[in-house]
Amino acid sequence: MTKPRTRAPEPDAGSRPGINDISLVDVARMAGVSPATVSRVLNHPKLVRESKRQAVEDVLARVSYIRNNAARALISRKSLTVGLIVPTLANPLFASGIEAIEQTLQAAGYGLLVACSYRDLDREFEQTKVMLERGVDGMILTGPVHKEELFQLTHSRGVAVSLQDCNADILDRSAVAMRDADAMALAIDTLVQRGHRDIAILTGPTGNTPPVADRLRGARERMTHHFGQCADDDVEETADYDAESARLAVKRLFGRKPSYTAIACTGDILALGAVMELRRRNLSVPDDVSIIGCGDQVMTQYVDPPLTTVHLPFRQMGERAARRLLDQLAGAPPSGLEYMDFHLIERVSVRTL
Amino acid sequence: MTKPRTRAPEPDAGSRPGINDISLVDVARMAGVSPATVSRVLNHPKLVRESKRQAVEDVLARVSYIRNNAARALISRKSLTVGLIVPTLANPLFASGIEAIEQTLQAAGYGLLVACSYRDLDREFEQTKVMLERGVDGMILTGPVHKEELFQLTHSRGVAVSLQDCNADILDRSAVAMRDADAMALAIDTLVQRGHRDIAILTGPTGNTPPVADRLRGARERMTHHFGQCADDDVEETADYDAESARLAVKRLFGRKPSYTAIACTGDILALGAVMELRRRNLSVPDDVSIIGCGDQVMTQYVDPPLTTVHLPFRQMGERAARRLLDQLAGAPPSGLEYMDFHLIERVSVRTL
DNA sequence: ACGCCGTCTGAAAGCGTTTTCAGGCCGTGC
DNA sequence: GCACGGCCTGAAAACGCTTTCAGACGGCGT
Repeated sequence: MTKPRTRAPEPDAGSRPGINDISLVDVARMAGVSPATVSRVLNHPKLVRESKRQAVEDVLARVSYIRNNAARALISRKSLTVGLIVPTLANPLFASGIEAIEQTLQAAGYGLLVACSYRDLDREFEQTKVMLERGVDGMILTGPVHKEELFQLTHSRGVAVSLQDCNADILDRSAVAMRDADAMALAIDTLVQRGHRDIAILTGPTGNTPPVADRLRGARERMTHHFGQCADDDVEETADYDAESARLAVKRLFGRKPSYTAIACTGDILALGAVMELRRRNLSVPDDVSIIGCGDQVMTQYVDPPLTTVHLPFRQMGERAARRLLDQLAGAPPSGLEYMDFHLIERVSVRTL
Repeated sequence: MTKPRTRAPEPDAGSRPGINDISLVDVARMAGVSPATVSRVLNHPKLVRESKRQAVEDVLARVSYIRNNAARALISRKSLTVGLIVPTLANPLFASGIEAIEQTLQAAGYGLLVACSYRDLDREFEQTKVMLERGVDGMILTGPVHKEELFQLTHSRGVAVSLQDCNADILDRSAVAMRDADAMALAIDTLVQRGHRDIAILTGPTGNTPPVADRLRGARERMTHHFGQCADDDVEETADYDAESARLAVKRLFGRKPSYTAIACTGDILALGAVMELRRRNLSVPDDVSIIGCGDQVMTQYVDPPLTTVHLPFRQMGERAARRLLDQLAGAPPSGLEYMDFHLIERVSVRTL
């Protein structure tokens, strides 16, 4: 009767689900202090005298108090939560980046809300709205292109945004990006340097995946640089981003011109498909045809032959994107565009002519 | 002056970050109704007369109102958020399950908070506490073993729990599981049925990954079933869960006994490592040695030779775990243990003797 | 004409925190 | 002995929403 609370009028309260949660006010009463003091113990311990602090902390531990973050968020206007939207979770390359993001954010005390856009900008926009409803303090978005309304919204709400895998020409935003074009240029350079002249380019669908389009562009430019041109016939685009589509594309390629000595692929999975088709034609990799990939999926080191490829540091990209978001949340201004390094991983699928 | 609000006393409010958010009472004032009515339009539209509803909705759209879910959660005691803890995000097999979870939950209006436990139970417990602070309505936990305190906590707070990849003997909880032991038994059966008698078992580290331990157990039991025993010499455990460790393990295996005609692996990556070592020994797969995997990583269909393996439906498992959590959130009681189906994927790495 | 009921609406009471504000207490310097 | 300042504490307001409660209104049956 000293406790005119609304809930838990039932006799056996405490053993019932959802009833046992005790609030900061309860803790205060048990410890014989005011709610304000409990709050201070929780948030600014040095403000309260040792003796009281001890008493409060004892109660806190005894009842295993769990703070209600909704109330905290309501008044402090901080949810300690950030939202992440990715095209897909299933791509292992991205997955390692997501893991890095989670790790970085968690270490800083932030929770991570994730959603998949499946490369649909409208969907991404809706998901962003929902995340804003949920009160995220910041957002990490993936890819170079997003709805403009999205940025208006986040800006007007004062929500920090960090872009990853985004090499768009942005000045007042924060972004980290792969150097996709340069990475593929390195792939081409590698082949040329090893004496290859008849080089085919195998690319995934470029339509809705800008990074892949960038890789293709980088490859073409480099071909032009070396040979004065890059014939359309030497480029083949797969129907889907999987090995079987890649195999079919290689079939078309070699149907037109059987004398290629090397294939540069804009993705490692495509490289696997290329190897399949070549094997079917009794062509050896790398003895007859060399293959170079891009991305460095872990598994490609375990295939036969182990794939020579250009390593793209997705984990690091995620870590950087998260770190930069944290900086903004700490008050720093958006920090512009940062590129990730890349490098060649020499395994055995490329041979010197 | 008609608006004695605490914030935004500055002249240029509206163009400033974090200032432009308008609340439900603002909307109410603009629409000339009470806050209660706006709330009703948002949550129970049929309760309000058409004309007013229209007016309110107009304002809502015009100012692109975004609800503050912290306030809503505070009073309604529902956050429309669920927490997911997985051992790791980097495992592609899990990733597809996570994607399914996200998809299912999002379709039902729930947000997804994720964390990685890295197979550390204490860490998982701490992460759970943080998620409870954040007010999750339910949790999806991965794996068969968790701290008991965790369940006390969720139970006392009335938070629904759905377990995935969990075949522990639980009665009053909800869980979905792979039939890991049976899947590996199928692998052994397949080999035996194809005429193999000299079979080695290659397993990943069983210490902190119960599913792998189950697979091993299933394999051993089946070997005993067929041959009266399963010699310890025929079983080799890898140091890590990767292809290189697997290669080394196969080296040990064939060092002891070069006459194996088949290797059953508790994971697809291990199978890849096995192929590597065999190739190094100039042994052909499957002509000299057959290999069967377990798990069905997408990529294993693109390697040489395409891997025969037992398909484990991780995507479906995630979808089921999410669905069952939703059921509980809708009021249904925990629904016990549900097993996923599995089946053989015949590709080419197993040959009939 | 009266009362009753059903439909719609607004006032107000919270939800569990954080933070401001003012005051109490004590020691210090005069 | 008194004023002053520093340290600690509690009362109370506020955050933005939902929901209960009661009242207003109009239509209906008697």
